Amino acid sequence: MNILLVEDELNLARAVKKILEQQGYYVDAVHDGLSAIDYAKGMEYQLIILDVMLPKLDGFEVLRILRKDGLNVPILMLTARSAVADKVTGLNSGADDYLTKPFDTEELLARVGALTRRRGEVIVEELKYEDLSLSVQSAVLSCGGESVQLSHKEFELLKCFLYNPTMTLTKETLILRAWGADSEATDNNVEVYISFLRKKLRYLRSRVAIRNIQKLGYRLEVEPC
Amino acid sequence: MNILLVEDELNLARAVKKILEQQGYYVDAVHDGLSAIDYAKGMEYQLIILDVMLPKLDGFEVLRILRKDGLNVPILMLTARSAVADKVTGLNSGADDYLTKPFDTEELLARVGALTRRRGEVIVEELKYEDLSLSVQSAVLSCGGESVQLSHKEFELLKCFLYNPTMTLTKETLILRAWGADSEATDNNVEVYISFLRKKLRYLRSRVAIRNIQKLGYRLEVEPC
DNA sequence: AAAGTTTTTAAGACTTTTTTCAGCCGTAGC
DNA sequence: GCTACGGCTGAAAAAAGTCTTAAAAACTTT
Repeated sequence: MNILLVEDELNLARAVKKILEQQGYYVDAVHDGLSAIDYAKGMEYQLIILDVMLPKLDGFEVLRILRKDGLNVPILMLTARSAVADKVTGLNSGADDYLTKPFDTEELLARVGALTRRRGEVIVEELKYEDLSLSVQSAVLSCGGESVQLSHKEFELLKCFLYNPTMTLTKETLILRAWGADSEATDNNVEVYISFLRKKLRYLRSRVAIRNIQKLGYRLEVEPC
Repeated sequence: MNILLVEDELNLARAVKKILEQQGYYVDAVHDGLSAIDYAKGMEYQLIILDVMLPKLDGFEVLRILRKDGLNVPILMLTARSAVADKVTGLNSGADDYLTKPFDTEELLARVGALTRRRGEVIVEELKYEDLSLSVQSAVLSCGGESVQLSHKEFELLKCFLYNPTMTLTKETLILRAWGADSEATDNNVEVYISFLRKKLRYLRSRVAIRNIQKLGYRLEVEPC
């Protein structure tokens, strides 16, 4: 179970790292926002613990960038300020929980436990939107009684949409997320896969469709009944 | 939030512009020092991103002239050279920050964020004016309960108005902004698109209208209730 | 190594956006 | 009231962007 800890106060970072490691977690600790993003994108974490006050790029920025990129790792925000405003900002930007400093060991462990258990190996996570449900584990997409198996690329692509169901995603963004930064995939690759996905959505008779807005990108759209 | 991007490498300029626009900034890109000065003086920007190596007038010159003129917009200098000497020259002439090429997206956004936030404004995802609201993300224009999808050009054009809702914009300016500097668009192109936009505003029953002032240009106007 | 699957490439059909054009309308100046 | 110029708008033509399909290439599995 991997945790990314982003905290610039070195003493606190060291202490938290130690506590978590004692519980059997594998912990990477970084101390600024930019590194946080590098790490978060470079490897799979099951939880990110994110301080708000950070050099280079603050916690909210990091959060926003990661979510915008389609990463849905649980994120636990940490802050010295106990202001409610911060809490709201954090949760709105897609944080999963919020812990104010100072906190004690038990409390931290409780929160970490709650967030990591949530995606425990046994529980199947389902990404849902309208009548669709995508099993993150098996890449099976269901709607009503029917279901189909998605291929890996179809799965990656559809996840981008299901993570931010109201966003319009450019082909560029989709290439980045589904093919990776240094791929040579072209717009046509995206088009082909969108076509594959549409065929499956049609087969499932879902009310959700993928709509194209020329030059801008794709977005989910729900057909009226 | 308006940004002026001064960069002569067209590919880089295009890429950066796109990145910033995706974040919801409004970006004008110019490719030489003289135009940079024209633009900087002609409209309000909250940030200028300035390449050092430029045709006609180099970045330092531009910087010096603008500062001498009393412009105190934050300026982010960009350069291929990583020489410390440049950095010192830049900061001494009044640059606010300094980024060496090549840089990655995150780093650029972090710096831009830092410099634009400094003046307390938050990035707008929705451009609002009177009863209108335009989503910068999806190019959807709404008013009351209704909304319509704008095409790319309609979107570019309407943004010009919503960014400076009190200005009268000449056709020339609009061509520059929506079609780009080296396009062959005629006045009639603008007229046609204004007509498209008006049709959509009418459909939305907005109180905002686009008014023409002969020989001068177009301006937003709010109908009395 | 064969069979099956997934991914990439490519080409033509199709759709939407953009441009062009022509005729009409309205205001300003006579 | 007439003329001239700038502006408006609908429709057709052109261009750009997207969709779909089929076949080739790259992997996987057996």
